[in-house]
Amino acid sequence: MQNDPRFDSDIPQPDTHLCHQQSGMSISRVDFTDRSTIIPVMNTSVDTKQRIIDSAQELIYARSYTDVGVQEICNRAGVKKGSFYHFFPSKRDLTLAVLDQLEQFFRDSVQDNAFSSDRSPLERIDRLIELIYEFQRQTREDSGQILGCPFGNLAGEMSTQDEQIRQRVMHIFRGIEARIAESLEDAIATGELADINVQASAEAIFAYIEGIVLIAKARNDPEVIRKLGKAVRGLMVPATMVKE
Amino acid sequence: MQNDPRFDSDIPQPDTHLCHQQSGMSISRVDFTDRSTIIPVMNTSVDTKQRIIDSAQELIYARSYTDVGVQEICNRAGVKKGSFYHFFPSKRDLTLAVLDQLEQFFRDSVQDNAFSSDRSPLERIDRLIELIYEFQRQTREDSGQILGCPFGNLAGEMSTQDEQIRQRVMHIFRGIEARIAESLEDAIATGELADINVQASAEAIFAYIEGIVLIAKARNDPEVIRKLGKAVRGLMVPATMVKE
DNA sequence: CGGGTAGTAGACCGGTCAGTTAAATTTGGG
DNA sequence: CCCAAATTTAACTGACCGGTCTACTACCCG
Repeated sequence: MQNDPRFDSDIPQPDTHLCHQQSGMSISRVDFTDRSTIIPVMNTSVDTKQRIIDSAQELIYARSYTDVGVQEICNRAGVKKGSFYHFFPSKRDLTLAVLDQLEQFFRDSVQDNAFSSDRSPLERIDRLIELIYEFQRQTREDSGQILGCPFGNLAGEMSTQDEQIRQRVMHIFRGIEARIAESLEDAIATGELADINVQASAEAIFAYIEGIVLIAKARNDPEVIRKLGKAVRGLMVPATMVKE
Repeated sequence: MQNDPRFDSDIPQPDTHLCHQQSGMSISRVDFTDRSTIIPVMNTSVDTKQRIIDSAQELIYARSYTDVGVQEICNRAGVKKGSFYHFFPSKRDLTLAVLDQLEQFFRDSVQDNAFSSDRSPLERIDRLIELIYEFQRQTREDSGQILGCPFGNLAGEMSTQDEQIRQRVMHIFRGIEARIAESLEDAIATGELADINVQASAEAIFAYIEGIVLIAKARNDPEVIRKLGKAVRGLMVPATMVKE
């Protein structure tokens, strides 16, 4: 273990241990002028493929798909480029793997928390926005910047560039909309909500969330999410044009 | 004119004439596999600086800031790189000029149309969404793809990357919100709308628009804007917590 | 012990990146 | 017509791009 060649390579060793599942989204404070030292290299104890995914996830989320190179992902993961292309046929395929992991992370950390049944159906949507706010506030505190929605970022950058990535993101969007729709169904069932167009309302609510997160990123201010999030209940789409 | 060296260079000549002010946003049909021939080179009759701005605007809007290189912008404009750096100190400064032009374009073609006083204040907001829908539908028809909001795209990609660009986009956002806020004020004045929190409502409406345009881009379907746009009137934020 | 295989290393491919430099050319005013 | 300023040209820098290739190591199974 001591003579592991990785330990005396020229790659700086990690000063933080980032578990890919929980804290894999955190990065260090950003310095616009020197991006090479923004994010420390990772711990090398996790298996190589996972380290590559984690490295890519953090770098691409903090910057963008196009701005981050394969070489930089490898450096951060403490892996040589040959190994990278042993595990992934292309940068795009790596990104699809990153999207899988991010979707899982979002389900485990955000959705399962927000949509737990210890809240009334409509409170779950408020809770979803609160959790997103808290997440963005935390990354802003850690890195000095709001990084926005990792799916929305890729949708905006890559939808015109890579059809597979676009479809993967679209599919993730559908899944989130479906969870919101479930809550709306429940709200109608419990009488918390009048009869509405569930599908259209869920899509509108999700679009609004993506919008406020993007505005928050543009202003670099997480409070936008909290403030504008309060208006989300207005987005219920009536089932008919008849007003009661 | 015949012996203009540009006419026997290896740069393919334009087959369309793109005026920078009106039709400068249109591009040809996209082919994911061969991006070098997506967009034809421009007419060389306009002055160089303007051609560079137009070329950059179209390329960056269709793809992304990072993905488009200075060389490609120059090729499309029929200009050598040295000329580029005669007019612009950097790629970023060119992008700021592009943002200026896009803001002007949006004001002239969208805002001034939507917010004209021949409609009731609230209808102006519906009209704004209609115009955005129509614009996105048109680019989808022309290029095969929804390109989304040029400001939102740059906000998502560049907010963490370039502070000047982030602030420029944020300022443009503020301007649009202000126009929406004006309409809401008018709506209250004419009695079309009950008393609401104008500023918060304007911000919520704008965030929602950005959100639905982003979702439309992710689905590559302009109809999303039309469909979800109908729910925008629900986003008025009550002035107080008191319900009447 | 032999041999197959998963994983790793590092050089290498053609091409592009943003930006620089210096010289040549065009332009417009006196 | 001449000169100077504005503009354009083309070669160039050093770094980096995504991806390929071959050789080598480490480990597992028989």
